Amino acid sequence: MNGDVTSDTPAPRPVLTRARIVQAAVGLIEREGADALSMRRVAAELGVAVMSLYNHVPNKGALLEGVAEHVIAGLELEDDPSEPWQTRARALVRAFRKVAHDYPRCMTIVLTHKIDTQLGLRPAERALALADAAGFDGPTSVRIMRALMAYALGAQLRETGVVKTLDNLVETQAESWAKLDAAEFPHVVALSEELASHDPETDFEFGLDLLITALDALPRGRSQSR
Amino acid sequence: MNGDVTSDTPAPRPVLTRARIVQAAVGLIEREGADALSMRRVAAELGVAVMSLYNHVPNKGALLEGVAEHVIAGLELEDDPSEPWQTRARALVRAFRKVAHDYPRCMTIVLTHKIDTQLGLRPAERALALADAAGFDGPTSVRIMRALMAYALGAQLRETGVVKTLDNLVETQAESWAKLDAAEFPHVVALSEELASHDPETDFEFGLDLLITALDALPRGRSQSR
DNA sequence: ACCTGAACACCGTTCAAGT
DNA sequence: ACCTGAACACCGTTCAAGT
Repeated sequence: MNGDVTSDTPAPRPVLTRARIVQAAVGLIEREGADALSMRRVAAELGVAVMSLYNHVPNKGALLEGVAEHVIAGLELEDDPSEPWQTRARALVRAFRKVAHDYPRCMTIVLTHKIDTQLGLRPAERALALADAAGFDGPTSVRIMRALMAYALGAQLRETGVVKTLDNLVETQAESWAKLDAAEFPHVVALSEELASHDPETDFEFGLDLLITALDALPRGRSQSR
Repeated sequence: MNGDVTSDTPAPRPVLTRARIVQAAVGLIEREGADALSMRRVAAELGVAVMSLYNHVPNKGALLEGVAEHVIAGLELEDDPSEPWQTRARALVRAFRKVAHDYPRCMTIVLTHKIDTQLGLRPAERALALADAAGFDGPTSVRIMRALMAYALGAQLRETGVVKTLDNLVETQAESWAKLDAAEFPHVVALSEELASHDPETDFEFGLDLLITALDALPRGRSQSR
């Protein structure tokens, strides 16, 4: 009858649990990078023997999937169906940007591991719902969802620097302009200043606007009511 | 005077070189997956001691960057500036899709490693060039490039299944429909058939069309003449 | 300049033993 | 049911030695 606190021994180490293991992993990754993640490090962090982890997680791969899942669970997907579908679509895509900002160093794991919880279906459901509300037919709605997802993921990949690939090095290597022959890369050289200046928010919204605008202009298969 | 074949000893093992090492790595990855890649495996593949690799590559990270570079080098970027810019833009984005198909299992490495060769600048230069030809001003051209890149990368991420995340599991888990409560995911359930049917080419072109169409409708800062 | 084997510190995971 | 230490096979990389 004394409630659920049945003992007052000083700070009894909390029980080991999959959730706690995943959280420790996420913390470690954000602090030291994905390469620093190892079963042994996680165990140490939790003050526990390595093999104890295997009581809650079958292997390292499963732990990584747990990390991906945890990040995706952080998507803030509140929605107001009474809003115009364009607004709802923007909110959805922006949610990805937000979460990528919250867990920058986990992104490479999120992008390379599947999520087999229903959690992973929430964004899909949301996108399909608003395409439906916009009056698109089924097959078109599916394609719209995929286009939005592609942009959401790709924009993050670019911005978070997960992909340091391609144009990003233009920014980070601004000092080595001299070595770029203007003959081979005339436009890159000419626009070096714009390329180096950073306004990721505007860049992101620009691309998002393009997509929404194009969707807006698309012929609808059905009436647009609801 | 006997040309460049100076000896006829039976197949003298070819010299070890960075290029050969990278190629072996790419082959190994495509055959057995990125997880199977190790310095030791690569060395074995080349019939060489592990430490020999370190004469041509400073460490594993550098080898992975070499792999990314090799894949990006495979982008087929032939271009005809006399074509309308829309056509050129489509060709550019499609080149990414092509290369992702050629090296599916290397993609996760390409997406997570920087490329500091000028090779990585070719797509950027191309995108900026065609935006210029379309009559857009500098800052807008840069944003257009970024939007195209984001879509090119994101679409690949989705399709290649690098991201098994999100809607992809809808397809792979079609058998578990029953377990999905239609209450929480009504649209996903209703469109399960469309979601499971695979036509990645059309999906890809749909999103690409959206972007090009939107760009077409955008006001130009300059005349459109070349 | 390039190759090599031995060694070191670190992995993920199996197994057998404990409670 | 959960925890643990020892052991195994495998890593990346340093070092000292060879040519």
